[in-house]
Amino acid sequence: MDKVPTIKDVALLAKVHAATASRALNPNTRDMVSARTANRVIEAARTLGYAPNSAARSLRTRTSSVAGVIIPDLRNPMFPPIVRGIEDGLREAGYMALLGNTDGDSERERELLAAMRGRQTDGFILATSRREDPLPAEYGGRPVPTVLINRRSDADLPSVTPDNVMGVHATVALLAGLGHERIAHLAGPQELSTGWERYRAFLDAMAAHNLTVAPSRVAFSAGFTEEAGYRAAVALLDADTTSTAIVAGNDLIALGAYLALHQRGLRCPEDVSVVGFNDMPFLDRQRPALTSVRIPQYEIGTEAARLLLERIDNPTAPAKRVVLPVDVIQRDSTARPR
Amino acid sequence: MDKVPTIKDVALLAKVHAATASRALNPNTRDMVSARTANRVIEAARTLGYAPNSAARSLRTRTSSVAGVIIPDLRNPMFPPIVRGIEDGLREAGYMALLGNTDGDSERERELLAAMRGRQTDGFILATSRREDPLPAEYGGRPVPTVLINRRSDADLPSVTPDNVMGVHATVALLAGLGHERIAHLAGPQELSTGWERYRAFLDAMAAHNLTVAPSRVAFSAGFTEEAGYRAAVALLDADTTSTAIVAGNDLIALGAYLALHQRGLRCPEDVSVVGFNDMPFLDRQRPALTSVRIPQYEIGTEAARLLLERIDNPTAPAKRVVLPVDVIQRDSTARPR
DNA sequence: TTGAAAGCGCTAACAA
DNA sequence: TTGTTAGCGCTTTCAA
Repeated sequence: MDKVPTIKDVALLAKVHAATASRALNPNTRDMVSARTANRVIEAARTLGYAPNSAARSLRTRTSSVAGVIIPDLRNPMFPPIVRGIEDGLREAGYMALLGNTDGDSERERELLAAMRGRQTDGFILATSRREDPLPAEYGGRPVPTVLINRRSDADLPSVTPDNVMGVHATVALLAGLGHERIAHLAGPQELSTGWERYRAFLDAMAAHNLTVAPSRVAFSAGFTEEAGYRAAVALLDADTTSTAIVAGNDLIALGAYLALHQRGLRCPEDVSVVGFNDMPFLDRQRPALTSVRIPQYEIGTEAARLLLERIDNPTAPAKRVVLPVDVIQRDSTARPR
Repeated sequence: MDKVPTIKDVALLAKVHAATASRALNPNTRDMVSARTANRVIEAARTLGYAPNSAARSLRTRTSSVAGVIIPDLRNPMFPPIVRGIEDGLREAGYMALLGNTDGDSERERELLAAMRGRQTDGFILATSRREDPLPAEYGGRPVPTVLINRRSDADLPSVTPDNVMGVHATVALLAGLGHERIAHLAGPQELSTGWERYRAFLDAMAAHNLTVAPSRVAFSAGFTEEAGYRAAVALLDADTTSTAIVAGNDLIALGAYLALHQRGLRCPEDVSVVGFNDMPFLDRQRPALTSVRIPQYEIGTEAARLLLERIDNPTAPAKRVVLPVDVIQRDSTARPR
């Protein structure tokens, strides 16, 4: 046999019509076929090493068992565990993931969505949405099953996010408990839900502790990167030299703050405590080991896969918004103020 | 228009036959069509927002412009930059990547290969091959274009690897130059080409420096993980307490060695120098910052994509073995012996 | 329960 | 240069 076997070959060997073979091979239609012929067909398929041609199946059924996963950049340590979780979650349902990176470029995102849709992708998991995105969630008049992760948009779409509000409240509570009163915030980009939610939560948490937030104690980072975080931290330290603690929008921003503090001759945690968010890998090896909010990255992935499969199954069900619990991991970057 | 447009719709609008529209839309056949009609077709496609149905195209052409990428685990910090490089390299040719993780399980790998082939994958990039793998590189009697990365197998397949030999030679030269003579090796798994090549290179480099390798100064790690590296390092320190330097099979093994040294009350680099391999992210933040061999991870990805595309284009061309240059990055984990 | 027939959308061989 | 025709492999009516 030097040719890939088709369903016709299987049918021939099992002495049935191709249509019957199809019914026997497909679990959903198997009970339209007598058990005896079903077994004969399955046996024939096995001996031939038959594997269905998914292009033909896709063409016919307009489904592909492939999901598109679009993220900003796989090299951001946030994403590998999430993507791994997605892959594992999809696998159980026989789905596979097509991966694409946008580098935050929405033009690129549009291209990727188009290219993936052309490949009959059954649905999308997007980690790239902006807060006010016009949702790209339909195609040819039909909604395309879509789940947002990490970030949310205004659109009424299912999402899986870490509990940003609780996370920030917990960090502020930790710092306040240590005796800090002049707490600064290095906020992430406000057009992203993560940056925005954490900033709002910071204001709220400070108020809850009866602490005031001087405008000079908030700086906005242009991105969730160490580089942008460094620049924001420099701006913060230029505007205000009295803060004893910094709540950073994420870990990379916090690491940028480490740099800026070091340059000013300020020590962490002796002079300034710093807290990150996400608890990305190897934070425990930083100097000092960074206190951060651990988010269940792998579970974000598996949960997103689950939601997407649900959505594919029933595209009009109400959009669930799953919020996963977080923990503060206390390390060496937080201490009492002097 | 509440229906996805097909090539017939485009043809209708451009007042040509579907076959002509197909020829006009496909760059390879465009010159079979007059420039005027080609433009008319392209214009029509744009106004309709036409995107070709790739299932239909795949069914017809038996190609998919999709490559399968199979790695052990995306959460290993080695892989994100490589996968990103693959993605970028494939994209230029209009290809996309289906991603799969095996956790080193070859049964799982077999399943993944089968599932991806069923999806008409045009080729594979594998980071999972064992040294003596029976190559899974044909299907239905035809060879499936395959490129190995990072690791190689005995099979005659194209591969992209870092220069393990030069890398190890450079680390041994560095240590010898610092005055070390009793240099130990924490070797990676010998069934993987990376572990094996680095071990052979270590023996060779030691000989080149007229240094002897006592058997008690080599321990084999069961895996390229921090955990396995720790266990191997414990075994090493049990067998030999006179080494002044350790060449580790990769960075994670080196980090495992950090742990073991610390437990024994040995300081790095004062008591024992340590060198890693791969220069994974954030090594500069370890305590002490780890000296390592930097490998061009992103380029491994882009180069693998290039090789795969070449191979798809011409499956019978001789298998190139690309070896990419490496650098030793000297940090704080290496010093003169006392 | 099974078979016959049609067709998903595209492209390649052949004809004009 | 363009149109006609056929068929890739599968699933799904419809009929028997």
